Amino acid sequence: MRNPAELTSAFRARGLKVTPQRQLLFRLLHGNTAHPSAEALFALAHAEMPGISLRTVYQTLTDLAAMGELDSLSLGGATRFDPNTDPHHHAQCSRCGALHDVYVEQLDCLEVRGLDGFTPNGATIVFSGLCAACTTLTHTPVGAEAEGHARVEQFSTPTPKEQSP
Amino acid sequence: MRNPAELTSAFRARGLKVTPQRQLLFRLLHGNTAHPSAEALFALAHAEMPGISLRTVYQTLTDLAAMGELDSLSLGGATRFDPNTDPHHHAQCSRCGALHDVYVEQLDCLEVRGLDGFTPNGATIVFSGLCAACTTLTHTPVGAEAEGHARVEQFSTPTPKEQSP
DNA sequence: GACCAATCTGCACGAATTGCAGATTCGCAG
DNA sequence: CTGCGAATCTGCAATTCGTGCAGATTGGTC
Repeated sequence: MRNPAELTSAFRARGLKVTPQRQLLFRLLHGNTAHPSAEALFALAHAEMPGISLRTVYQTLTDLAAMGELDSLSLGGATRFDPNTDPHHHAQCSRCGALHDVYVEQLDCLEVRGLDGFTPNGATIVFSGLCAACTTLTHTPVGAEAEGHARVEQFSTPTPKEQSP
Repeated sequence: MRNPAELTSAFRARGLKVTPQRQLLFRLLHGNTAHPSAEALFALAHAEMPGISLRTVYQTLTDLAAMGELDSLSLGGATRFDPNTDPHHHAQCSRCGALHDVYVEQLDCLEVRGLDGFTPNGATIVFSGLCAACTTLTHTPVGAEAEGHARVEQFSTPTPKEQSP
């Protein structure tokens, strides 16, 4: 999403008002890579503005999402919001639930079967596994696979079996 | 998931009992490609067995999922269940919400950046767009892209922009 | 046929949102 | 700077989707 100043203009341009509550939320969201839930964001906001209402946080998040300044992610549990609106995907730690942005390339090399008639318009990829912190906590420390690229090996897709007898 | 008879054995083998309610649900789920929610399945079950409880449907779905006979999908709204446990992915109609199974191949050609330290263990892909029915309803009838393969063109991933000023 | 654990059903409870209504406040016009 | 009306804010009720519980039943083995 854009920075607080730009959002201020964008809101006014839409006839929406810019309140202290919204400015605070703009600031808390901008550059936030934690993919907070409404409750989590409320906790942050409440620390700085004790009077703010959870309802207001929900409202503002909804507004921002409607303006395309925020992506919302429904991954089970509370909806999480992502100020990063560049085309990207996510990796979620199955142990601690943390979400990380990942950038997937060569998407057009995928072969998709079974769409018959379905007109795709976008795709969302969510990797699940263990985040760096949980990996070291759970197993013996890992060292390889440092920076740069990584490939997804498993999960090739075999021919579908018949399902109804 | 396996057929009702096999599930019956599997349940008994686990010390779980096979009740009429469960048998009905086994039957309603087997070969079901509608990806029903608990409520939807309950509606089907209730039609045949008016006394069945929604609580029992939830319970049985949970059991089946725990046994790996069912995949559960959290895509916003109610959790939906998929008796197809082959490795596959989904396409969801953004208009009517219908879910379809799709088979994605060449997954290992994807390049993923930004994992730093995250150890992926699986990936879930959800295509969104319009299903065949909604496509014809919304636009002028489409004809091409009949059977076989299809490629996802859009949504290549550019270099991530910096986000914090 | 009996017995005991596993179930079933109905209901209360909990989490995550959304709907409402009255009190406030932003932002433009004078 | 003041006024006004629409947009907001806040608190609370209401909803949706599940889960926890407890008492009445029932499956499956001896």
